[in-house]
Amino acid sequence: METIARGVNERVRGDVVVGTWFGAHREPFKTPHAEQAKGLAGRVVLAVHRTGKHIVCELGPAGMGGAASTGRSGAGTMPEAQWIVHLGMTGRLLVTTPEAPVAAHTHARVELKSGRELRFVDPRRFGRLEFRELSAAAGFGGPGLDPLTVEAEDFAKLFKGRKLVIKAALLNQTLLAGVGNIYADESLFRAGIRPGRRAGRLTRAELERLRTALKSVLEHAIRLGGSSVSDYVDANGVKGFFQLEHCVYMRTGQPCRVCEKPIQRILVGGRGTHFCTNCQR
DNA sequence: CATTTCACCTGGTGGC
DNA sequence: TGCCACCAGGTGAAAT
Repeated sequence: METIARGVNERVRGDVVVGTWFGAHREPFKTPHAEQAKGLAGRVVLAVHRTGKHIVCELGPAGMGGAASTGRSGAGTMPEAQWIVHLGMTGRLLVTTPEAPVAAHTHARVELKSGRELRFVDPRRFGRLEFRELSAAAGFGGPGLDPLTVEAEDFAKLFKGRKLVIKAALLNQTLLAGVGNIYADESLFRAGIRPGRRAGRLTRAELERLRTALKSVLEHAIRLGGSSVSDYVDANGVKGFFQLEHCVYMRTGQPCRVCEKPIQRILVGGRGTHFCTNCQR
């Protein structure tokens, strides 16, 4: 999500919405099509960033003349609204041109003044699109803390007294916002902690290992453009390379990169969970 | 409440 | 080749 948000930001910041198209499916939309279309119309895109797993497009007032090519039109302008994109499992947010062939399962197209077009493509339709006015209410942001910036004390506090297993706790977006299945497994491996351990029973030292492992694994993945497990691509349609660094995720039966014992796969909360029985305790 | 399970979707893969 | 079971970057409602 971080990789995608950065890529989209680079290519659409300062651009202006000149048209929208929404597909017929009801599912991918948290806000009705008509409301999104009306809300987006004519607005300037001030910036695009990530909050948790959501990609948030900050929107300025309609009728601001700039386009991406003119630079930072709208710089210094306060956001008035947000277009929020959640990609679910298979969603993509692509920057193309209006002429580019339209992929199957394209649910939304946002035409921009510069001649670019932002497209939301999502075969499984687990993704969601939302438009929010920012009148008086606070901006978008769930209760979960960001794993890249959370500090030791706050991190430890999240898990205190909790009976659920640590893997499930890591995936709970109301605790930490932004940790998905890949990075939950990879960070637990790097911290040497079994996914089935009760969150509340981890020692302070283990929690601190987990926090730093999570942070470094996410930072490393972002540097490599994310993990392209099957069809993941960034805004330019480019794959990431962190999947080459995976130690456990989707490596069931393959030798552990540290001790060579085969990687195990179990189910935790219905999610495939991968770990090394030797390196993780 | 906290925690667990399951439905929501389509598509790819591997076994028979 | 076809058919079928199973798996997949995630949530959020319903059940326990």
